[in-house]
Amino acid sequence: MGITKTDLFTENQNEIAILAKAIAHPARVAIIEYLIKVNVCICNDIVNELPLAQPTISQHLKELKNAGIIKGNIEGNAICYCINEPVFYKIQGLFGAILPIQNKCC
Amino acid sequence: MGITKTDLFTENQNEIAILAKAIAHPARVAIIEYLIKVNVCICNDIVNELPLAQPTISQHLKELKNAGIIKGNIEGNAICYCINEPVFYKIQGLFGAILPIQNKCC
DNA sequence: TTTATATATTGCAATATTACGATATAGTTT
DNA sequence: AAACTATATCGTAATATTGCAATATATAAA
Repeated sequence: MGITKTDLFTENQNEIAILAKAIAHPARVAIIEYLIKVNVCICNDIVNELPLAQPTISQHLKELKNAGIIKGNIEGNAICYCINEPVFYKIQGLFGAILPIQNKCC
Repeated sequence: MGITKTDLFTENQNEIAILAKAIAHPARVAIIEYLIKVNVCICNDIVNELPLAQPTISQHLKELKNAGIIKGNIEGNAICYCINEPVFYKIQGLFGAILPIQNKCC
């Protein structure tokens, strides 16, 4: 199989999973961290920053963009990327919202 | 390939990625939410709660345990599962720590 | 308009993930 | 001990992910 049965879970559970999956690769974590550091940059800056080939970076950027975590605007012949703040705050909200635990199990 | 080049990234970046990957499946999100709700339960409760086969649940539990998000203690012939609080708080810390954004890009 | 720069897409190989039936293991009850 | 309950592991099929070379596309500069 290898196919996730998304229809068996709630929309919220799937949303959390999709956002988490977008972050579930060190290169994408690095991209996010870099974007936060420099605020705005073009794709080529990221290619120069990370030790991965340009098509690989492009692919990771696409996944981050699909998840809504970053956005990119055309600027001349380059593309200006930045964090998509609302979604980013949503992520922090999602993981924060799970919070109240009170288990005295093991 | 299909293999993540973890050696090219920092330990912190890899750690965030590993924790995010553990959450990157709706079934595992559902398990976490359930464990938070009931505090403590045995594996079979989760099998009854979720619409997936027992070996599939067992596999997801293993991944959550490997990531350190949950822990399980033998209790008779059953296994008592619960959230591993320190790691759980760490997750919230990690995603919270990325926070300060100030981009006026697009 | 040729050349250079920036990014995306395609195609492919290697590996990982998801899901589950069948089966193994181990404690519990009868 | 035999039967039952709870969980893990094995094996396998289907699909997804990762990474990159080659190539396409599109704007900019010369």
